[in-house]
Parts: sequence; structure tokens; C-alpha cells
Amino acid sequence: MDTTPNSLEDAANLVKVPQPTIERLSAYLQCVRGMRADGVPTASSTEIAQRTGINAAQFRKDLSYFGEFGTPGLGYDVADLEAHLSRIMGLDARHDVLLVGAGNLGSALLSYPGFPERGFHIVAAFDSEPQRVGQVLNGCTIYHIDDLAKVNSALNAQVGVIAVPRVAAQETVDKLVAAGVQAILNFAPVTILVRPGIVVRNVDLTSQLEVLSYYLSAQ
Amino acid sequence: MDTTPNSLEDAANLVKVPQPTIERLSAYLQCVRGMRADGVPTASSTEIAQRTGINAAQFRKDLSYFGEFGTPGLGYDVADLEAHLSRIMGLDARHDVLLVGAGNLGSALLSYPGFPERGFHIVAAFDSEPQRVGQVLNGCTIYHIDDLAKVNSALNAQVGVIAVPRVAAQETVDKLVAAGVQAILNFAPVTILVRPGIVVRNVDLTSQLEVLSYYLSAQ
DNA sequence: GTCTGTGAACGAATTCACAGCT
DNA sequence: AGCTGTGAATTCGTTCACAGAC
Repeated sequence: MDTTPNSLEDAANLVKVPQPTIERLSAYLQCVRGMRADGVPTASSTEIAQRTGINAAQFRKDLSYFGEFGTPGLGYDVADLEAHLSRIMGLDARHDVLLVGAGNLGSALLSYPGFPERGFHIVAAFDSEPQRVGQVLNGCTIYHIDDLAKVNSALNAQVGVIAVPRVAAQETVDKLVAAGVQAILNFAPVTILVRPGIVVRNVDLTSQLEVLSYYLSAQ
Repeated sequence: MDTTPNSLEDAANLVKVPQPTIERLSAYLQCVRGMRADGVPTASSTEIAQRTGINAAQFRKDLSYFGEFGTPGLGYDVADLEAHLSRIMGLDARHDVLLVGAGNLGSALLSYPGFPERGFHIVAAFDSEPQRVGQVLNGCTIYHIDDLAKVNSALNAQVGVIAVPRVAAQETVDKLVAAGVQAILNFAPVTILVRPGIVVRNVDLTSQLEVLSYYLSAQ
């Protein structure tokens, strides 16, 4: 099998990668970052399985969609694996992010250290409330929502985060897409519609609690 | 087939319900609430499929794990379905919630209207920072983290939300479990360990962006 | 005719188990 | 001996398609 670095994308495009695999890739990356921070030089699939709670065979299978990164008899070089995973996930470049909605949740996201720590930089925020427009929060200016396309024509951010009330979510989506955004993280508890090619992930915080409630009542 | 209301739990316990089904149940509930608010009296599985983006057969199969709630030839009574789904999810009773971590994210969750709107009430918050302890945020007192068990011996909340930094997450989990919490929503980007019987859901906000990044770079 | 509820068929994802490399 | 990478086997979840209810 070809193990040269640039066979990576080919492998990814030939076989279809299950979405659960992509989500786990992020977990592996988190784990491997921690190991490197702890000074662990090398890890076997079994060690990573213990740390993440994900089956070792699953880990190896997940990686196999993208290439061969381990050494039989030895395991994986932690720094090397981190670099590969980052590259696979498209995290070797900085990502600029637009935030729409500067209420409680939006403000919290603006100062959430985990985003810049992992390469996601909120470069502009937007709101419809006149009293919020013009404020600077955590070094980020809040613009009026109507200026979204104009502001992003200079910034060219590809990722949008929606932290607006339910009723405003769909119009916000449309404005983000019109401004050139390709990927959207939606915190509004509503199904949003986008044209094919635009990637959306929904995070309904209350829904998370509802799922917990189910398992509570089921004992 | 038995369609009496109290056959519900039996059905749920006899056949194992897939976790994706539980997550979709929450989406159906959201949809049905909206329809009732819009004054829609009745809905077919096809209409619900259109609103949620979930396949109609999937919807019917999901419901079938819990009973028969529709009328052939007619569809589902919206109010009735909402009541059934609420009951299935354990949402017919109020849920008291403990929040640990009153930083940016924690504060935002304290004033997030979606929680009380859907029956989840944060009844106490906890932090380790002395300057935050004693403050009242959105009607909720912030206690010192060391008082968690003491405070909850009076409140008896079953659900905990973790909004503390990564390094403090595991000790926070242990304190919540020691205080009698049975279900945990964890926002810290780290794998936490709990004894069997405790339900955990992890929401890593940055991981959501990482997944988007993957699909961006894969075109 | 319309729409539900569900067994059967299908497809997807996980886990096993082992050949092959170090 | 230890561990990876991966076909094969298995498990799990989704979708089909239709019998039966209204």
C-alpha cells in the first residue's frame, strides 16, 4: 500500500468515510493532543482506546480510511498522529468564523477560549439590536446584521455560527449563505434549510437535556 | 396490539430502543410543539417528515417502539402526540438542574431561555472562584463548589451541567455523582468517567466546528 | 383512497480475527 | 512477542413495501 503523505486525500475520496468516523477523529485528536502535552512520545491503539473509551479496532479502522500511520509492533508516534489527524480534519489552517447573535449565548461563544485554542477565530459578530451594534466584545466588533455580506466581502470567512432566537434562524442562515459562508453551526432549536453543498450542524442544547431525561425515566 | 396508555413503559423495556431514535424523538417533539402553536390539529407522518427532514417511515418506526399513536387514514392528533412524546421522554415532570462553572459559558446557560421553556430549571450554580460565590445570576445563587453535596441534599436535583475548564471536569463529575446526580451534560472537552448507571452526554463545542472543517476541506 | 404499523430486505457501521510487518 | 491494517462476520439501524385500519 502507498503510504506517501499525498495519497491521503485520494484514500479519503475513494472510499466513503462514515460520519461517525469523522466525529471520532475529533475525539482522537483531542486525546492525542493531551498525550503530547503530557510528553507521551508513542501510543498503541489500545492505549488510545482506553483514554477515549472507543474500541481499539474501531480506532484502527477509522484511521485506515485515510492511510497507514502506525508502526506494527510499536504503535503510533503521537506528534506524527496529531499532525496527520489535523491535516485530515482541515485543521492545519486557521479558520475564520462569523457569529450571528450577540445575546447571552453569543457573547459566551465570543469569549470561549476553546475556539481560538483550536484554530477557530471569530472575526466578526452581528446582531439586530441597535444597542449592541458598535460594541466591542473580546476584541470583536458587533455589526448590524444587514451589513453581514458587506463585512464578509472583506473577511471571507467560511464558517458561520447561529446564536439567534428560533424565529430568526432561517433568515440568518440565508444571509450567511448569501455572504459566502459554506459551513454553519446552528444553536437555534429549529430545522433549517440550505442548498446542497452547504454543511450544517445543529446543536440544540435543550434537546441534550431531553435525551438525558429519557434515560433518567427509563432508569 | 395493546394500545392502553400504561402499556407504554412495557413496550419500551421489551425491545431495545436505538439511541438515534431517542435523539429523533426530541426533534419530533420540537416539531409537534411548533405545529400545535401554529394551530395545526392533525398531522400525517409525511407532513412531520417534511418539517423535520426525517424520513416518514423512520418516524413511524421510531414511534412503534413505544406504542400506536396514530389513526390509519387520518394521521396523528398533534396535541395527543405531543403529550405522548413528552411522557416517553420523561418531560411530563419538571427537572431540576445543578450547574457547575459560572464563567462565560455557565452564565450564558443560566440565562438560556430554552431550558426553563422546556421544563429544565437550574436551581443552583457552583463555582470555585471566591469572587463569584454569593452572586445571584438570573435568580440563581452561586455557591462554592465544596457545598455541592450539602446544597443538593435539600434540592435533590438529578441533572448536572458541567461548564468548567477541562482540568476540573473529572473532579466536578465525581462531586456531582457524590451529591446524587444521575445524569450529566458535559461541556468540557475531555472524556469523563462515571460508574455504570450514571448517564453522560458530552457536547464539545469546538469539536462541532472541527467536524464542519472536515467537510469544508473535503469540498 | 389514505395513512398507520411492522415484518422483511437492505445498507451501514462495528467488531472480530488474523495475516503480515517490526 | 507485540501491534498494525483489513477482509470477513456480525450487529445495528434504516428503508421498503404491504396488510390492515379507518
